[in-house]
Amino acid sequence: MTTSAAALSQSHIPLLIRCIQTSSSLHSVTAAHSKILKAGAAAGTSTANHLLNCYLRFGSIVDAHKLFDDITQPNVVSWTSLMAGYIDAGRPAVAVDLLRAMPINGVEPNSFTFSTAINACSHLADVRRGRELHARIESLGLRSDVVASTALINMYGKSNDIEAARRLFDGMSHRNLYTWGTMISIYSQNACGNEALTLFAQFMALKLRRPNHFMFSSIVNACAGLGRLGTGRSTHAAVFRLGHEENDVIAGALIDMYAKCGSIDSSRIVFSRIAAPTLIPLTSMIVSAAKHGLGAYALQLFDEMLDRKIHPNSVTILGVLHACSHCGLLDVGLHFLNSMNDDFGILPEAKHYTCAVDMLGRAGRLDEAVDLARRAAAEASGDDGLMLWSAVVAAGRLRGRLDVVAEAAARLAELEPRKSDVAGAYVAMSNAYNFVGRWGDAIKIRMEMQRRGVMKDPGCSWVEVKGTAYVFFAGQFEACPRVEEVVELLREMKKEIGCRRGIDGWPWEEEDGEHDGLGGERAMLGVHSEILAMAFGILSFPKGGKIRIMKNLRMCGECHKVFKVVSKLVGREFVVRDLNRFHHFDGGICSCRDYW
DNA sequence: TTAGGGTTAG
Repeated sequence: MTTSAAALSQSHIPLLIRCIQTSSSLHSVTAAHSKILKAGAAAGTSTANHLLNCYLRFGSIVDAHKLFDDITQPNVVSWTSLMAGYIDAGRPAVAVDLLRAMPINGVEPNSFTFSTAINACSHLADVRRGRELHARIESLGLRSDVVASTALINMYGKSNDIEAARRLFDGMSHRNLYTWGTMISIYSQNACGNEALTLFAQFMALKLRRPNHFMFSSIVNACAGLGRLGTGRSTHAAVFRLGHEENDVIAGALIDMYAKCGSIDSSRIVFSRIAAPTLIPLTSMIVSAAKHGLGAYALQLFDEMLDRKIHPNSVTILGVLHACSHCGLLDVGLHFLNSMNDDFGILPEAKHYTCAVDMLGRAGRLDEAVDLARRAAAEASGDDGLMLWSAVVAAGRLRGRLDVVAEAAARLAELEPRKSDVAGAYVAMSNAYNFVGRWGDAIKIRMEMQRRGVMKDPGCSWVEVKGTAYVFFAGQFEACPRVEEVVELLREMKKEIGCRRGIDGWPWEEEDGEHDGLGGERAMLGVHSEILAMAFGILSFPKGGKIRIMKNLRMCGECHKVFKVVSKLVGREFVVRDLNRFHHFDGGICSCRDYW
């Protein structure tokens, strides 16, 4: 900064402001502030607002509030900026208080203020107050205001009311880039990937403006959720063309997308192109490596991260635990759990305990697993509790411990999961009761599900061919693409693999979910969805290429066996993503080494 | 001058 205090006059201020807006340190903001004060020029509200926002850009809410107090006549921008600053500082309740204080101080809120206040409500998960603000916006005639409406869309989206968000979106006469981006991100974050892709396509067709990095991040995320590798790759190409690849968040999202689509090699390529990876791409790479069973690589990355003095967050630690879990590094994992607070100042949360419970359970140390779950239970309400006790159910079932499963079922019954996970809790409970022989209780649960209209997601698998996703459901042959060829191929293969390899038939299920294993003609009708997808994949992909299959549930042990045998029989490589992790089948073996 | 984005166990 070259402007001297002595020479500073009103005419220099815009230049000074421009200077500090591009500066990279809080110190230069403070220096500019004191120069302006010395020159006696800080009286202007507009100048003060610029400074205020510079302080906020560096996260200094204390300096910002001090400056705000010194402004003789703070205007609506001053108030709104301060509100936004408090939200960023993790204190959204203060933002709501400021909104109330504005009229008392003679300043009326505008649409940006409402937008910020609504954002505060989203952070506070205070839908009631959000609705009140919605009503106020309507009564003030701001209904068609794009800024206020976009904030409302975001609030409804964050509270999982996607329909309300979409109704507002559809009712708007004018939409800007924020509006489109917000609606697309709501779809993407609520596991509505197809809707996100459709809306993005509509936006592109309008040819109004180029998509920004926010939109790309949502779209990459949608591809990850759907396991759409082809669409993910073409989105990556667009990201590259428009120069967004360097963005940390986008890089992290791309690493995650490739991993979730079964191409960990592509994740590693994206990661290797980053000169000095920061927390976000590093965490994404660690989590992705763990998901693919590359435990040693995940731990190596973590060490490199610490060497570079990059501080991990709770997700990074979870990735590390997950890596230990899938590689059987039980003691290393437990060490991380016990020392994460001392070493990194991160308190273990329910998700960390759940991972450790799962790890202990699979290693056969069931009593320790249950003990840990009991200790963690206080912090695991709602969905967290569902995860925790479902892990205990799985561990108990694996070891045939009825007492453990019964306790977990009772704990599940006490939970109040969010609406979206009610089905999961019911299914976990009903499975647990079935396992311990309390069929009456299991039936009661199923009846309660029916009475409340809770639907269990049907098991399905899908395969992407040339940008189109082909979906397969167990027992729904009428919906199966290339059905005749698929059936014919399965028949032929069944003859080949036969009982010699320990496979009685294709894994299948009847309405009540019981396995038969006879593999007769009737069984073909209920064959598991990944088996149909496997046959379709063999028919649709050229020899030599990997066949990637996505599944919305966990793979059963029988299907796992089938994939191993078939990979050797037909000489093809299969990558199957189930709810839990990836399985790479090649030459008769699986990357998980049958430990998952 | 004021608005949003990524990674999370089953």
